[in-house]
Amino acid sequence: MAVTLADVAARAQVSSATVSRVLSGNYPVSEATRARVLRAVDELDYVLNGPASALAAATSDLVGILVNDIADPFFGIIASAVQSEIGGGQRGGSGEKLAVVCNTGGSPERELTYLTLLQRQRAAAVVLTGGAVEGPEHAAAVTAKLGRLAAAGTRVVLCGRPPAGEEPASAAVTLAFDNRGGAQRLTEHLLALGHRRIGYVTGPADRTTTRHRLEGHRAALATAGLLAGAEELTVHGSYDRASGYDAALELLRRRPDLTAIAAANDTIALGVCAALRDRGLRIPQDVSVAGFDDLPFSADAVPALTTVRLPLQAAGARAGRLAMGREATPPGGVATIRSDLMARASTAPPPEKA
Amino acid sequence: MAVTLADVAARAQVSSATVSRVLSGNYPVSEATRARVLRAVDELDYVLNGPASALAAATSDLVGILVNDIADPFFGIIASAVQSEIGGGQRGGSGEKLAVVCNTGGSPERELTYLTLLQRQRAAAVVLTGGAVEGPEHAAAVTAKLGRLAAAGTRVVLCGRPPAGEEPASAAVTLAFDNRGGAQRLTEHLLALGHRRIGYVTGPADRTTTRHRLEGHRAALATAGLLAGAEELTVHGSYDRASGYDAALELLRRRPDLTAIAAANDTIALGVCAALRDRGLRIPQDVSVAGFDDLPFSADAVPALTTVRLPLQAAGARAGRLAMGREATPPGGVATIRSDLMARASTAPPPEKA
DNA sequence: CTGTTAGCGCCTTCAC
DNA sequence: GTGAAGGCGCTAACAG
Repeated sequence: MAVTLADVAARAQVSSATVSRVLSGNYPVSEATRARVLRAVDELDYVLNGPASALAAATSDLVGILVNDIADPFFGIIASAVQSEIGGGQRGGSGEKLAVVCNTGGSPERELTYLTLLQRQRAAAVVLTGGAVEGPEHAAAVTAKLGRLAAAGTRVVLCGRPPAGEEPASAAVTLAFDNRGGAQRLTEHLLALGHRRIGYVTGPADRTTTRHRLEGHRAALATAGLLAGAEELTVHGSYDRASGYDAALELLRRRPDLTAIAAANDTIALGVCAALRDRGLRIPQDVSVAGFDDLPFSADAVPALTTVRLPLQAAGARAGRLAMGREATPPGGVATIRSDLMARASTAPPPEKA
Repeated sequence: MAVTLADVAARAQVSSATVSRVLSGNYPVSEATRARVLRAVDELDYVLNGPASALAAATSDLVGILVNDIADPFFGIIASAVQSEIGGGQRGGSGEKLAVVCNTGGSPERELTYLTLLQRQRAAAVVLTGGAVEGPEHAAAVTAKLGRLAAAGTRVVLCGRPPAGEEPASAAVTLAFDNRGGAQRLTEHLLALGHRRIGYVTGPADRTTTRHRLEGHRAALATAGLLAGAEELTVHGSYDRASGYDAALELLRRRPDLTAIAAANDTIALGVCAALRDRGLRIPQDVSVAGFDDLPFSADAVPALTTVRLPLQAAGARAGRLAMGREATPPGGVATIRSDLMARASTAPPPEKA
């Protein structure tokens, strides 16, 4: 039904081996026959059969990018950067890779399923982005799966999640985000402004990102001798706006005298802001608010959101290059991406009366 | 090197055909041998070879979702919905499809490249989301490519773009968005409030979405007899925040007396708001602002953004079902998705002095 | 219900 | 520089 290599060979009056050589380009072929073959390809509108090619060559041009939530710009920005380095459109010739993003929805099972599907396809590389779920058995399953992928020749890159497995030489190259340090600096900023009762709104407790950011926050509190009562001032939810909204109301109920709320990401922070506004509280005069990630909309919020900037675009691009083998592995296989405090208008000293 | 079907067969003491049948599940196998095979699979940690399977069966489990900008929530939301219907994680058994999103960056060449790559892989289905680029030769190329994909058995679904090709019976199932009608109702809303000088900020001129929304806007103006000067009040840019910011300043330069600005999407509208604020203009007291799409952040903006709601989630889900053949094709192969005006706080009557 | 037998379309030694 | 031939791992008829 579809036109095959043999059809092209017949039309160009050469053997199918020659056609294959012309197309893959990594073998000497006379200019004359090359032209003839190319013309036949064009006339017949031939398209390489990927599966057959992958079967024979034992490799494929598929690269998988796993994200927790494709509708969240945090992941969209990273995925976009990864993909721009991988290709799927820049050249017409070789090195053509199909970069493809898979949405796990934050579910461990789906993550594993996608990994298996990618393994089935003999993917050339896999990039896992964002925090991991910390269930002990699941973590082990993922580590094992990644090990098998690596063993089968698939390049594995982690971007924004901590190194997998305990071994010093993990199978995966890792770009870790400095979540702990960033969160700590953010809370220090709040403390320096004079805040003493700081609410904290975060995501699911079983995610590495959640844990690390919370640890940074607590570390800053500990240094200031404010660890007592921290538990009461912490609310877990999911990483979305609605969750931030509800959590802010809950915090206000628990501690009506709080003067600041730090959120584990910008999207939550937006929900917090909305809740405060609905309660008639002014930002930052009555309550200061801070986020994390510095997504594009954060600078545009009213007031502009104080947050911690993560170079998502740059990190994604680097992950892409790593996945393509176009950049050297960092020493020890792990590089940590720095985060920067962006102090803006949503944070200020607490009200005088406090 | 990797463990194959034959290995499993040997261990389970059956033929490889039996193993294949157990795994695909669409053939009667005795419970006893099935269990034996499954155990062998497990013990050997066997993973199906996708390319080999696809080659033999002449189909693959890959479904491609093409988006113009993966970092834009508009596409993220649609892609997420499509993917949730396709799977890649719900069941463990059959019907397992690898839904995969490809970021074209709005480039016609990359779109074509991805289509070819997907064709190579013998994709089960392809979903194209968002507006198309209107270059005549490119449109023809895409239509031709889609025709070939469909001919090869790939299901083609368009979501948020107009039907491809002129033929009544196109190869693709289409879910078109009511961009024209929505834009028209939005501008009518502005006119009803009393605005007479309405700026319009939109995206690249060669996109179908841009054209249809602009046409709707102009249609409303025409009915009100305000078409003269519409050209001067229109600025083209790209579909992002920065573009909206710049365009708003440009409009203010051209017509300092305008009383409203409509944007071709919410992201642009946000940029417009930022520019107006920076110029010391109040929204909506001095200038009304409206967007399009009703993305999640629009309701949270300050003031809440008047916009046109498109049921992105529902449309994406439907596209996913269509791609899986789990929903009947609409009559004529085309369904139009309604849009709804969401009048919120960012629009109000123009200032008295006007 | 299960085994046997052909390929699917391409890549890749190996000869020429 | 080019052709011939075998096999990658799996599925899909056929038999039995």
